[in-house]
Amino acid sequence: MNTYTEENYLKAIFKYSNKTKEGVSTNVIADELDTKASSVTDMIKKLSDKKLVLYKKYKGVTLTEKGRQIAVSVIRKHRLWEVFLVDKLDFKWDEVHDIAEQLEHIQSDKLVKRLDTFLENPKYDPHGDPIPDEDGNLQHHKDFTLSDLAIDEKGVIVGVKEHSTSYLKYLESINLVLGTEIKVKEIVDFDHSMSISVNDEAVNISHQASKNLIVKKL
Amino acid sequence: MNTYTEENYLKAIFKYSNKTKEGVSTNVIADELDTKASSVTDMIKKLSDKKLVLYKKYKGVTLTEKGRQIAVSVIRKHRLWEVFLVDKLDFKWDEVHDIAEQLEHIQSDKLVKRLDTFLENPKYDPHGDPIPDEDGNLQHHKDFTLSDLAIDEKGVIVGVKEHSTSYLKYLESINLVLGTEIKVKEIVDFDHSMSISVNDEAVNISHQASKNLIVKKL
DNA sequence: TTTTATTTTTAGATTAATCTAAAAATAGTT
DNA sequence: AACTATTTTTAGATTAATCTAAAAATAAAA
Repeated sequence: MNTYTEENYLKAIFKYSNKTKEGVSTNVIADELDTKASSVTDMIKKLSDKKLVLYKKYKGVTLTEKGRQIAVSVIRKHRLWEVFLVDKLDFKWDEVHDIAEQLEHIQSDKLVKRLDTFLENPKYDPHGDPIPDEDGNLQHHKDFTLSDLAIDEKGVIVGVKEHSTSYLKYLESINLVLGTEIKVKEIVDFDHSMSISVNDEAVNISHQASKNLIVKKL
Repeated sequence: MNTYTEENYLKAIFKYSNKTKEGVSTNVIADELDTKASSVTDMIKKLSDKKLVLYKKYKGVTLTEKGRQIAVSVIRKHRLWEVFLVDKLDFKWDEVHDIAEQLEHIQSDKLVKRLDTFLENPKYDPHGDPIPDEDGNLQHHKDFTLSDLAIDEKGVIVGVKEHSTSYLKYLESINLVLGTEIKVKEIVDFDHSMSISVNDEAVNISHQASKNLIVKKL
């Protein structure tokens, strides 16, 4: 069995493994987990001893298949619990992250299976992130961000790339929730901010905000 | 905030506080938590520094009001999660303890409130143990055990005093579940074993088993 | 009331996860 | 290629929770 902490390291490594082909650097992990590089080096050695990561000094780490399985199973649990919190307990999408961070470490395969069934096998969490299946298969969001769209293009909101409370609350305040259809009206060359129509209303949105909104083109 | 471990110590102390008027002894706690007496002494000092327990060397510990509040809130969470597991996820009553031991440490007042509502404010867990209310009030089982009944007395099963899987599985195998009505047919003087009728069928039950079954007289 | 047994505490180590400060390796820049 | 800056690792400490073994206190028995 692995500790809470080990699982968090594996999750962090997984997160950045998808972004780089090379090993994930010590500093990136330290940053993600809000800890110091020296602590990361220590933990990486431990995970390496356990054959959960491949590690070469100064070259960063990659997950082994075993390590990846654990990381994905933790992510699966996190996202299933988020669905539970929103669908069953009426939490808002900006309130669930911290609680799911705790629940994701509960150890019981049977619990996960039952929860999945109870929730009717959801494929996405409340932020549009895909839920890995039982075998650890995680299909990737290969959609666009709002900032990729050109004038007059239409899309549906299917996810977010940034999960902070303030961002999620902001989106909700301008009615940009999952499933919302939008159309690009105008793009300002200077700062790439956009004017889009949401439910027939014009809304302005910064580049910072539009590049974190995942959309499916219509 | 308190650690997982601290909460378990408080729970253990609470459990035995109700049984003795005096302080709970080091050894009793060590036994309950499957640890060594010296570890208990260390932890008790820590809890004492935090004003969660009152401690006098060689005299055992008692909970302060603050300590009691924490212990009871952990018990509340444990029992609510057990209800969730049985009522919503179709777990059996003998399967839920270990999972609830983990879930009871999840920190979120809002979560507990929502869960309570979702479960429709249950008053008892799947083993018949009362669920403390939000303010930490815990009403006590003041009923009898099956072994207290005399010949020809009738009762309903309302709880168990022993939560081991083997005991719970055994009870279920002879149809002694919560709500079952029974009547004492015979008591063997020698070993206090009983013959009782359960759904019009005669069942033999040892003293060991009958003294752990909580019943309400009819 | 001594003596013996049991319980509890202390002292000193150990393991996991972390940190700071310094050393070593790598990367970037003239 | 040599120097500088950045990143990463090592060395040594610290904190939380635990342990073993020995000492101290309390309880039980002769």
